Amino acid sequence: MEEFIARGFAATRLDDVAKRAGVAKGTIYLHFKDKEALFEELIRLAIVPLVNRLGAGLSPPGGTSVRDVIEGFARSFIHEVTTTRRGDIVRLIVAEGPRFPEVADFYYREVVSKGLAGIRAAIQLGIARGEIQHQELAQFPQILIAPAMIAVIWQSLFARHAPLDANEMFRVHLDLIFGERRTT
Amino acid sequence: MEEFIARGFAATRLDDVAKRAGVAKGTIYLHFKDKEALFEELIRLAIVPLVNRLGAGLSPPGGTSVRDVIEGFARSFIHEVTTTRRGDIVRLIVAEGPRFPEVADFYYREVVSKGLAGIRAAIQLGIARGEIQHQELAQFPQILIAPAMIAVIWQSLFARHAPLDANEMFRVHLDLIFGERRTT
Amino acid sequence: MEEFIARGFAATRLDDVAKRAGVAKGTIYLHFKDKEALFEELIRLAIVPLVNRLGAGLSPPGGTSVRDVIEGFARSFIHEVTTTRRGDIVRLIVAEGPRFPEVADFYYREVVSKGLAGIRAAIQLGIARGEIQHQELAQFPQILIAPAMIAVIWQSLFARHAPLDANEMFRVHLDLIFGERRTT
Amino acid sequence: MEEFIARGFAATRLDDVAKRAGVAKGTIYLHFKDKEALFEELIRLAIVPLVNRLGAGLSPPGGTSVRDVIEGFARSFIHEVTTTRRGDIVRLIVAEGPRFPEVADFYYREVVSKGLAGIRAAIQLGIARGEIQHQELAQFPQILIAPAMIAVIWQSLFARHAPLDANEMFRVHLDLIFGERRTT
DNA sequence: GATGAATGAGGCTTCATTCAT
DNA sequence: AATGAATGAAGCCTCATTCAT
Repeated sequence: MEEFIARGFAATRLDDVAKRAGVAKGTIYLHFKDKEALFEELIRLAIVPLVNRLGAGLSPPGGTSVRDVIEGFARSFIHEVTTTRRGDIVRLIVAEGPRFPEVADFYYREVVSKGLAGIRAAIQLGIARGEIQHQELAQFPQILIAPAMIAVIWQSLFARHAPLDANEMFRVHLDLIFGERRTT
Repeated sequence: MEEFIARGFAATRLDDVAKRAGVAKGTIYLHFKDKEALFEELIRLAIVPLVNRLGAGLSPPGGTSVRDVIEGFARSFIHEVTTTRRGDIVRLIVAEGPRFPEVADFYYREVVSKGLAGIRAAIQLGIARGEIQHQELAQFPQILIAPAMIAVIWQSLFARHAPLDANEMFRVHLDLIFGERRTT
Repeated sequence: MEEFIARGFAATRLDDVAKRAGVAKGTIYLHFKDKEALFEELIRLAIVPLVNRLGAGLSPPGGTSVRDVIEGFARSFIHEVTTTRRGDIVRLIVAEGPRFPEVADFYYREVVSKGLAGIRAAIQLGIARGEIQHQELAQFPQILIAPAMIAVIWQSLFARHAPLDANEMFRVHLDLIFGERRTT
Repeated sequence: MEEFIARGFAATRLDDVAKRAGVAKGTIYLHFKDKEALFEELIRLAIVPLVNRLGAGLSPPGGTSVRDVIEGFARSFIHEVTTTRRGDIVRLIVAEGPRFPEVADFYYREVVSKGLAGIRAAIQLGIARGEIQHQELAQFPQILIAPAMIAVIWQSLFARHAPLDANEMFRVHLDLIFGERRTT
């Protein structure tokens, strides 16, 4: 995965993948049909934690405010993105998706659609509870996570030019949606 | 450019580029040192219209409201993205940026930093005029264009699973920022 | 053997051989030094029945006419060739002989020279008994079995374009040598 | 061709072919799609002289006896086989035919069927002229060329064990068919 | 003795780059 | 200046062979 992230599909050499994995080149072919299959399987595998986190993170336990749920979710998402390679995987999917429709499909099915559904549910709850004023937001849950996505991309492309405090940006974004947070 | 967009840097063949350009393969080397130079030059060239549009689009003429300026800018941005390949160029930069720091740098310098500066100025104007309530937004102009970026990526990856009305999404986003638009 | 016949030496995979033999790949190496040794041993083994048949088939028992002996021999040869893979082994030897001199040598020693000696003896007996007029035939016993060989090759190469009645062809050939057969 | 003859299709290395041809490996791919295409084209090319010879050799000019025509044909056939690699090509086709149906088909169409038709016509002429007694021979023209084919195969497999005088063998065979040649 | 996962040398094929025309 | 045939390095993939279990 590290190799694919660093170089993209086409530029990654199986030689390097094997070396990094500590096996011989031929061994790869005992487990994967070819380079494409390897790539797709790796992506699938890498996505699983994202899926799990979505499942766990978005069912708000009883007394919590919707904002807290979303903020907690985003905070852990951003934390992972900045400390692990998870964010690069997202970028990799953006990069290779058009050439690997199966990967894009899988990602859409397992992550995007589920994630958006969860966020939409949270938004609707927020509206019902009066936490969110803006009713139309439920139609475009993408808006809610857009800054997080931007942060991911920013991280891998521009971080060295201009560091971005993703958490702070997300907080400001949530303020827009939930209204200024009254100082605790 | 079409070839690079469709296949990415590594998977693009100069044979195909030459054919598409209607010249012989050798001719490319009369104008570019190698494949990398060709790629970087093409990206540079492709970015110019974006730069120009930024310059033109973001200096609000006299009496217009800030929201109208931004909405007009986003609308034309989205229009281009959905009708031309311009959006794919952005995706291409996201994809190849890490392997082409020069491209990422150039894009940051020419497009991102200028664009963000322009948007920040617009935001500050909006705040000054009382159109925008949320003062902290000026610190993170990325929030304002985030949905447009998401739309670009969505377009190339998921459009066939779930079409996205980018204009409508952006309008909802602006409603968040400027407050519900009173019907004219 | 089936695998070698179907694909030739170089294109045959030991994986497939092992699978077909119902053993693991490693097991082959408990019995044969390497792929070449396996091939040579198999050919040797496959040739044995041919050798035996030659021994049995060509010592004419008392009262039979030479023509009947040869015709019987050819008939059973052709029968085997058309119903079993025996004929393909001959073709395989023709194919791989130049690269496996030991195989060619072995085949010459065990089959060809013995077979020709037997046929020559039969021819000489036929001449002595007055069944065969043409004395020089004894110098070229190859002539006698030539059509049978042709039939073998024809079978594997051209059967689907033009089926060949090998028995009938061989009968006509014998008529040439022994004279028109008086109807029994 | 030399390489394919010496090693067969699978065992031939394009490296060696290129070296022998005095070009770089890549150059082969400017002219042939892949190794198979190269092989098939080469075979096609190699067969052309055989086809031509058939066309020229088998239309008996006016006053010649059928036997002389056939003997002349066979003699030049045998001459070529023993002095050039032409015979090995036939053996190569026998060897690789089953794995290259197109090659076998082509060979059948261009050489075998035409050749047999020509020989059958010659046989029928011989019968009409009273040179050939045995009428059924016309049904199996293969019988006539069988010894020549055997000679070809013998040459590449067994020549070093037991040289074979192909011309003399063929003469004896013709004596069988046309009757003992009266000494001129 | 048998297994079959692992190895890595070797072959086919691609394609960026060169250069004689 | 333009061409495109030729090059050969490099990468994917196969498969004979080994060896720990």
